[in-house]
Amino acid sequence: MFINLDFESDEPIYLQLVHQIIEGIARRDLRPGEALPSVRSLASDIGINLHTVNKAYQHLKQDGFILIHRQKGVVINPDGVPKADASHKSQLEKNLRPLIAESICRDISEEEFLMLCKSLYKTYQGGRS
Amino acid sequence: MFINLDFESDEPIYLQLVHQIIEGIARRDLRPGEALPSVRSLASDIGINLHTVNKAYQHLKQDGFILIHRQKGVVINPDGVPKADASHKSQLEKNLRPLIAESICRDISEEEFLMLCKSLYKTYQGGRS
Amino acid sequence: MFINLDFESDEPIYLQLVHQIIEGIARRDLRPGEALPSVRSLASDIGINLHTVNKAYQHLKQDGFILIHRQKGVVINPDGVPKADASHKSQLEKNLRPLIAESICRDISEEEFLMLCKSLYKTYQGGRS
Amino acid sequence: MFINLDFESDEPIYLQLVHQIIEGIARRDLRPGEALPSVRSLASDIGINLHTVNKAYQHLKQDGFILIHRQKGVVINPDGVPKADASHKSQLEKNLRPLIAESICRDISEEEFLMLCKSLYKTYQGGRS
DNA sequence: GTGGTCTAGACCACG
DNA sequence: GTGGTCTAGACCACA
Repeated sequence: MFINLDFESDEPIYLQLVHQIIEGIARRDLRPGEALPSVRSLASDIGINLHTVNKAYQHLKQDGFILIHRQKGVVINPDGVPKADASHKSQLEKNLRPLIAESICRDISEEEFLMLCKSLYKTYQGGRS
Repeated sequence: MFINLDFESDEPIYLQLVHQIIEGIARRDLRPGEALPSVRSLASDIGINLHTVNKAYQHLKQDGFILIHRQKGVVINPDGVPKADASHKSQLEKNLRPLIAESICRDISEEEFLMLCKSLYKTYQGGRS
Repeated sequence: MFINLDFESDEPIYLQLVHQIIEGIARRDLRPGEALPSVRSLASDIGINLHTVNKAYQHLKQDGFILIHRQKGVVINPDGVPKADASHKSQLEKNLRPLIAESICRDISEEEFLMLCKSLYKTYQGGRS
Repeated sequence: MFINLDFESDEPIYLQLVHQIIEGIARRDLRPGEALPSVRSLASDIGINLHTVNKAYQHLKQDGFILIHRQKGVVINPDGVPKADASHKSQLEKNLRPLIAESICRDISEEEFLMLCKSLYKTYQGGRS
């Protein structure tokens, strides 16, 4: 588990954690059923408060990425992450919209934008789909 | 100018304003040199605080989307928006990364993702770039 | 707003809060669109920590009972609470099951149980449905 | 005895055990005087800690569902479960109250709720009371 | 040991 | 003023 936080960022720490764990899952670095560190150990590892880690975990649990197993502790959802439904897709579009609008204003061509997306997809899918 | 705010969104109002104005520029609905309403009038039009509109305008000015003249008022940057440089692009990648990671986890294929991007590009470029 | 907490109960305070607010909504004591007290004021009113109130509010928000309006603060969901779907109903059954099993063991007849439910329904629906 | 635990549930394992044994008694699957497995054997059977089984048994004993003899081992109370008294009934009401309040908010009609209760009663009373 | 709850006090972003 | 975030330290229930 490589967690790299930027304490200067305006992105809250717990969200950075959430995103990095999701990226770990996407990269298949974290496999379904795999255990995550306990809130306390992860917190002390990366030098933040356990409540901050807990908040990240609760978010991930809420979104189906992980679950709290009473014996194994925190584990990546063994059934895989729930597929995107309509609301996820509209959320995705909502998030994408301002990025694309600004890209257009700044003269980033559709081709360049798509290439960037493709290369990011590749980043995660080195380890098969 | 059609401004549509969602007061129940997680996205701060001033950022919603910023994004919608940028989208207006991308859509060429707002043309370089075109005037924007004054802080006061826009604020009262959409029923929000002066400070909020001002904050949005300051952000847009900071990023080169608009100019604020003491006399002429607020106008869309007549020289167009500064092109993306390396830092913009790395910022774009940073924003895109978690969206793509989550999409992969949720089984949104690269094809589907790219189609979404393309359709958004089309949304803005009905009026040619 | 009448909040009555039992600090001796084994039910967590934030859950007692959640339940009492839901009961307030069911009783139509709290109407859609109506504002709830801020976390700080409610917390000091009932003598608990603001984080505890916040946790209750976050739960209620998550479940669609309330929403955080950027101008009005915390308000009862003006569109009403989302209707029960299959998962809510199976959750309800799961919660009901042990209550009914124990009632059977303790010789509470089906008639008596149903009467209790009916009287509780009446408790809430004095103010029309 | 069919014990089915969900280690990912919010409900503590010992309580799941308690509830399932109570359901077994309600269903008359477990008859008064019938023996239950020893703490050790049940624990190893379902792969949980001794303490957890013990805690469940202590709860059941406390509530009069079972007796724990030093020699005969654990048996379902041969005299049947003590009938509900006023405190049990007020407890039942207290548990039912939030379920009904939420049901009302979520537009589950009294009829639908009562039907659910009836069908649950039937589930247990296939073997007559 | 784990996660869950609660408290207390701090700073910041927002409007 | 609001809610959001983060910290710190405490106790308890669970396994």
